[in-house]
Amino acid sequence: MYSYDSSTFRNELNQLGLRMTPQRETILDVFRELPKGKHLSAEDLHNHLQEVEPDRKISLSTIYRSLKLMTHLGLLRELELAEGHKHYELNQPHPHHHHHLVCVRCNRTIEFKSDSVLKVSMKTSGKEGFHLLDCQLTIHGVCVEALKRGWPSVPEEWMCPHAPTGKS
Amino acid sequence: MYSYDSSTFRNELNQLGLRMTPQRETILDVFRELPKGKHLSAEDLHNHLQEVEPDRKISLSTIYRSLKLMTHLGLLRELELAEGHKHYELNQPHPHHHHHLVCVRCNRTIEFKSDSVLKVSMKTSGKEGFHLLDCQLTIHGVCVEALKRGWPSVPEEWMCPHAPTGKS
DNA sequence: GTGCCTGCAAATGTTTTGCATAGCT
DNA sequence: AGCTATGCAAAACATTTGCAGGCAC
Repeated sequence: MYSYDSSTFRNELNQLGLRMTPQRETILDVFRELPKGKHLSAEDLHNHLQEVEPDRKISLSTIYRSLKLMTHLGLLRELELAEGHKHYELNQPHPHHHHHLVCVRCNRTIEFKSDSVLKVSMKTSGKEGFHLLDCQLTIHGVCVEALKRGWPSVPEEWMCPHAPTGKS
Repeated sequence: MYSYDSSTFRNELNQLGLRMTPQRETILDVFRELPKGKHLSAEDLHNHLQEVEPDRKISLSTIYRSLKLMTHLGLLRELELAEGHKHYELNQPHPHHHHHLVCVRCNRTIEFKSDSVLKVSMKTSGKEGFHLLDCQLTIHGVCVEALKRGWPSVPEEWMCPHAPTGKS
């Protein structure tokens, strides 16, 4: 779990015989400027560049390729919160590292920190001889509002007052 | 996090106006008989029934529908370990509840238990008023063998001696 | 009998890949 | 120059959905 800047990224790439490109730099920039707590899907990122920085637009394939690369390098965390699409955020070092609590009915997600989870992760990966890249505790549950509306209830209507408005 | 038997499942379904069907019972059976530590994808389950119990084969759509339902009821846990396909296993109560350590290069997964993770999860969901369904700590890292072969290394070759033989 | 379920096939949405060209080092 | 990266369009995959008939309650 490191925090990268552009030149660290470049070095890491070059050591591997890979190259720094404007696209990769742009993607890193977007994530570094992302408000804390936000995370993007591949398509979110594509749309963001299309709309907000049309001069730096990147093809979807490149975005997918870059997200995978940067995740494998430990630069990004891949989150599987809502159904259907993965989200990404910077994999931040210790004090900023956080976990997620997700309502299975409305997909509302709450972030929280936990030193003990980090401790467990370091201990466990160390014991098995793993080089730690990332650890994520994801808690699934049903939130208060959904509970008030009655739970369990019909699976068709997995919606509660916190239900998301759009997709993403 | 409960452990269900067939009649508990039936009751829960009926309370919701849903029905117990041979298909749903079969799927529960398969998971209950699954060796500890194994988890199945939708396709795994489909193949398993096709090959091992041809007389109980179930369509893929029904399998997907059932897995989602059973996950939302808290009966199954949905695991996102390897890339591409979700895996499922029984969502077991406390003493059997476990987490996963995954090598990003070979997808080898190691299970481990942790009371403190469970404690954090109960505390966090309680604080936010969530009804806890499941908690999963997933640790991503690179395993010893992959490290020995040099890491980081070219992203094409995310394989190490533990690399899986088939798909699944 | 009513309304939920299933199976089939078609549809959907996301992610991957082949290939020719462009661009890092 | 040499080899990696990009963009495009097509392909591959996993998962979802519409619908007609079947079945649990």
